[in-house]
Amino acid sequence: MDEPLPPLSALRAFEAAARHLSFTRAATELGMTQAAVSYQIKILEERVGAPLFLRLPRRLTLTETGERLAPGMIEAFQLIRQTFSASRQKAQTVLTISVVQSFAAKWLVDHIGEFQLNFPNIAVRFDVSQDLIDFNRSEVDVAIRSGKGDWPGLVSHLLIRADFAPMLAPSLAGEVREPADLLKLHRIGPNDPWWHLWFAAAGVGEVPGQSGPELVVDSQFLEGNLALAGRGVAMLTPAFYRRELEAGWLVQPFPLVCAGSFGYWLVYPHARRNAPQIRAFRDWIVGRAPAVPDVGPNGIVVPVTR
Amino acid sequence: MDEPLPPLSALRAFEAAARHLSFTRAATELGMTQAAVSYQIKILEERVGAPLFLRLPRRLTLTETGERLAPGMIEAFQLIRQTFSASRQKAQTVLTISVVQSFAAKWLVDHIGEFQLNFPNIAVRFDVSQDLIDFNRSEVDVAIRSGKGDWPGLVSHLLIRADFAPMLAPSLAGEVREPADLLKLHRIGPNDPWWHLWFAAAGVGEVPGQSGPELVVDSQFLEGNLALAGRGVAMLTPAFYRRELEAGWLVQPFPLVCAGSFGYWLVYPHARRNAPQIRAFRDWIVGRAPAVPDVGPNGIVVPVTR
DNA sequence: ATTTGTCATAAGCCCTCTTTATGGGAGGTA
DNA sequence: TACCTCCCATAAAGAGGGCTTATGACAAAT
Repeated sequence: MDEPLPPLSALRAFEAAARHLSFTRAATELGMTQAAVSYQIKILEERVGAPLFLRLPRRLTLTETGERLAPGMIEAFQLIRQTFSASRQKAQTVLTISVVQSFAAKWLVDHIGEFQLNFPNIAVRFDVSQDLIDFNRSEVDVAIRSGKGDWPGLVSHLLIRADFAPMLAPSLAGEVREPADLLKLHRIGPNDPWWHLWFAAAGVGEVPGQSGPELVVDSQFLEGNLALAGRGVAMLTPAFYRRELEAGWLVQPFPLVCAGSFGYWLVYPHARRNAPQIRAFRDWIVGRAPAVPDVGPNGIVVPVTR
Repeated sequence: MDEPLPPLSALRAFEAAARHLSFTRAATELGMTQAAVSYQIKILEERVGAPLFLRLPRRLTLTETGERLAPGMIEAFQLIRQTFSASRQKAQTVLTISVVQSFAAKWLVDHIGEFQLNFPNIAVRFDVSQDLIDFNRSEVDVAIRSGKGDWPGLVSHLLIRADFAPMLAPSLAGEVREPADLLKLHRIGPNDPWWHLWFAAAGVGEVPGQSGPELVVDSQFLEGNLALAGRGVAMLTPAFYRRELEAGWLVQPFPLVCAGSFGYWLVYPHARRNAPQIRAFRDWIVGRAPAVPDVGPNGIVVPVTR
């Protein structure tokens, strides 16, 4: 390890020239001119302290020294080429997605199959977590996170805007005639600012506070489950609960949907924007997930400024 | 072979960094700054399409991709280092000398042993031939040739000036009292211009031509042998026949020695002037062979212009 | 004798790589 | 908590290596 390495570009030229026994052909292979190869070989010969080739009239021969050097170099470069291309191919066939629970459970599970059908040679690996991971410290390729799309150094694509409307189990929906009726029910995630915003948009002035356990972690997913279980009314994103609504497991009693000020974003490091598996996933999901979700036949979307 | 190689300097940086798991230490080993290593790794990561290291707080870890790349690269670079240093060491331990017969037989055999004692790890290989070899087309390191030292592209050191004087076997020397007596004997190499020059210096005007077989190849060596065999008188370089003269096998009847207009030179390509085995041989032989030879107690050297 | 194939050399320019300088993040420590 | 230190990232700027173009030489092939 103490010996300084010889000039590598010279070795590359030598390796090619030794295989072809021709500077001209080596140059062609390396995509450079014959003069450049000649120059590099000269450099190397000076470093080695002996000629590496015999320049015979119309052909090139390795000297003894060259003969001693060539096999090792050819092997070494072959190893480099193999290792490199193998690792690159492998790197392209695995896509690790860090994603928040709600999006994973409510959207991705229904659609990821299509991606995998379209790209059968890309293996998808999920990493479900709540925090915005640090791409420097994990082996995640892309992440799907909720927020406003203002992450420095990352490319962001809005997938679904986080609109919201109250939903509840059908067993609780009987008493609900007008928005104010919701206040009689247990509110899931009572401290969520969405309640204030939605009631304001619905014309209900007073929203009394409500005591109870606070849920902070990924509200959507857990709150949706509680609502499904009939534990109260929750403020959910319709696009995520399309299936439950259609099946009648959940009821959205009022068509009023507030436009969320944040959304779910696909993000990845700018430096890796051209990695094949990232391109494939981005192109697919951006075309697949409408940024402004279809709220259904009875949706009324009201923009809300927070 | 079709895949273009990745940037080699980036690989070199990666290889060192992968061994040390530290950009800083890798930089130290490579004799550059930490910033340069960081830059190179970044380049490589873009080429590969995936991060190679995880930048954890106070330590560095290889990613899966890096882990896949590292062993091959370390092995390849080790092979390069080994092959290179081995070939260079071997190249330095063999010295091939192309030399003319006369110098080889008459001077080198008596002295080369000393060189080999002084440099026991340099293996000497001789290539005895008459023509001035083309260093581009043979694996000769240095050559010893007769001439005037005016070879373009080559470094020349005068080893021994080709002085000359007539010599003959003692059996023939009885009749010889004055230079003109030599004309009665058979002259070996009769067309050699040295005859005219020497007789002119000796004050003998007429030198009649002489018929007989012509000898052209390396005159010194063959002519000396013929003279030793008592076949006539030859024009020889005293420095080459010191031993024969001292032993009485040859006689130099007159102290008059003409200074030759050419000599024996050590030559080698300028580009290789610093190759260790060439330096060693040059330094030794230049100090060993006096360019203007000692002509002995009874030598009178007369400069001759051709 | 001319053409062709191959390598060497000179001159010049550009781009890569390096260094310098600086900042940020997270442990370790008082 | 505050500070210090270790380590990597980044920006800017400079230098030099390495490439290209152009030309020449040499010898074999035509």
